[in-house]
Amino acid sequence: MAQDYNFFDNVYDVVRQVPAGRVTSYGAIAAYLGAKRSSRVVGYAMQVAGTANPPVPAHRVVNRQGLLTGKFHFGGNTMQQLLENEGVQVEENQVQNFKEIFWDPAIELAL
DNA sequence: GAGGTGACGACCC
DNA sequence: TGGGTCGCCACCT
Repeated sequence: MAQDYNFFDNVYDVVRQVPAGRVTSYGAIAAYLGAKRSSRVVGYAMQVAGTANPPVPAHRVVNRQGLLTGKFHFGGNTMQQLLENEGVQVEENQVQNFKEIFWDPAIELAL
């Protein structure tokens, strides 16, 4: 009741903290939540992220390889356009300099 | 009500 | 070193 803060909602909270021009991975979020094996759930969360309120910048979330796996779910090249609009270089559906712009919640949100 | 699927990732053989 | 399988939580049929 009150607020069923599930793993799902927790994912949204982390993704919303991802700054523009930076990207993160499903596993990084899952690992930050203490469930790196639940990376799949993170991906599913991104699917419903479009229906979440407030909307979650799912376009900043890519897989471990930096590939825009969810690009097709956005509908066309929307995901790539959004990333490039933020200054992220995308080539062949893959984020360039991925390790450089990689935003790790386990580190950035480390307190 | 139960089973299967899914934007992934890690572990096992 | 590489391929295959399991796991995890939520949503859909």
